[in-house]
Amino acid sequence: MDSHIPDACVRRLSAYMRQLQHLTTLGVERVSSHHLAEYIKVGAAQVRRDLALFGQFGRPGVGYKVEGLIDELRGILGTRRRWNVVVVGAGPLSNALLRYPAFSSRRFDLIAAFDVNPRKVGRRIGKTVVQSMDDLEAVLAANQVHLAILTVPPDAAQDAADRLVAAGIRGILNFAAPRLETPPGVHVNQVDIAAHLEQLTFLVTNNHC
Amino acid sequence: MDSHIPDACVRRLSAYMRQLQHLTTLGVERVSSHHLAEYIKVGAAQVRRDLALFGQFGRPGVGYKVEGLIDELRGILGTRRRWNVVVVGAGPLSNALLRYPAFSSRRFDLIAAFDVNPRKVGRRIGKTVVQSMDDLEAVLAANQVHLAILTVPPDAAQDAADRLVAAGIRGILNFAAPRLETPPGVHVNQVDIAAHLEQLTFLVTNNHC
DNA sequence: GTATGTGAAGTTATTCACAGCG
DNA sequence: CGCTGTGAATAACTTCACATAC
Repeated sequence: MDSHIPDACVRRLSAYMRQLQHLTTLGVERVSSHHLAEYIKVGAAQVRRDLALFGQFGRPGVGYKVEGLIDELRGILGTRRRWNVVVVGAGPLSNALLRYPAFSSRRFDLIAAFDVNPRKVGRRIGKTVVQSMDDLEAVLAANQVHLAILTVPPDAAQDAADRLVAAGIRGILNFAAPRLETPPGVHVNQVDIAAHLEQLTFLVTNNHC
Repeated sequence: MDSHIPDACVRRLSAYMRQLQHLTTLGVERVSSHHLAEYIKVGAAQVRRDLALFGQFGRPGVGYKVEGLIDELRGILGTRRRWNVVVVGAGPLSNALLRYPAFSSRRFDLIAAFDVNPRKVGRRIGKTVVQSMDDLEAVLAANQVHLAILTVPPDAAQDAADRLVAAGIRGILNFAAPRLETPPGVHVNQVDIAAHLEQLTFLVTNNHC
């Protein structure tokens, strides 16, 4: 059932998910491809095509059941199960992530944060306590953890990544360095907030409408 | 100068920019499309094609001059000039952004933060002082500001965006809400960190290598 | 009437391969 | 000889349009 899914398609699936979850909070029970498309700023055919890659989730003349589609998307994205996540580095960004409430409904549990600085170790942030980097391997071994968020300073990023990979991490969300070297099967997702601003300056400068 | 530049292309240009800036800190002066491609995980032809859309920046047999290419990319992305940016909402995420050092070299100056909470007003974060939302329009009028970062709670997002647009903001980086309504010519860039994690769970679950 | 799912068409993006320059 | 820039070929994505189901 797995084949070649466009990268952009997976990003859209996440966008659909976010909008669908918003619709549940509004009590909306059914949604059409046109309706969903309008929110995400893509065509309705695109929405149907994206979903049709994985199955037939809608009913002609009716649309999609919101709850049902959320569940199907979870099946596709791999989030029917919950995922434990660790945060490496306990700076301001980690602080923000650990206090971010929306992870839970998207099936992510930030179970631990780590830092090399002894003064930060033991501090509570949100519901989690900062632990020593020395205990990284032990904590990962004691919990099923396959994802990590990296927020350490750039020159510490590769070492941290190596330890995470050695401890069995399969996916890294990387805020730290321009690039991480990882073995095949370990996925890295780069986040660059300045890049997001540059997208805007590009559009504004070339006065796209 | 404007045409139809792929969205994905602009994202790659930002990635090239980041890597090039990293190379300057290493003292590297020249770089080939192959070298650059390796970092970004695209093909060398893709790099050359992306750049060729805008001009001829390299020299056959030699490659690209790092400093020169940075400047050309700035020209394309609109960051030869610096951009003032305001942050709306002074929660943990704003705190992280205001302390994030890399914005400056990418040509962004976070000149102000705003919050409705009187207890936060007056607090310093990094180099900037939190100001009252009441003063939003005055501050924007007193400075050339065309970009904003939105980190308020979801139900306050649209109102805040409306005020920003009315005050002349042309681009919004939106961490706050699933969707913002804006008039044509005002660009919104959605950021959804849970979505980034979902990209990883998708890859890990469907064991892509 | 309304909305899905999907071949087929259309469009856009990526890769190939090589001429030509340093 | 190495590396760029680019026409041509390929592959990938998106949109159209309609048969089908509710």
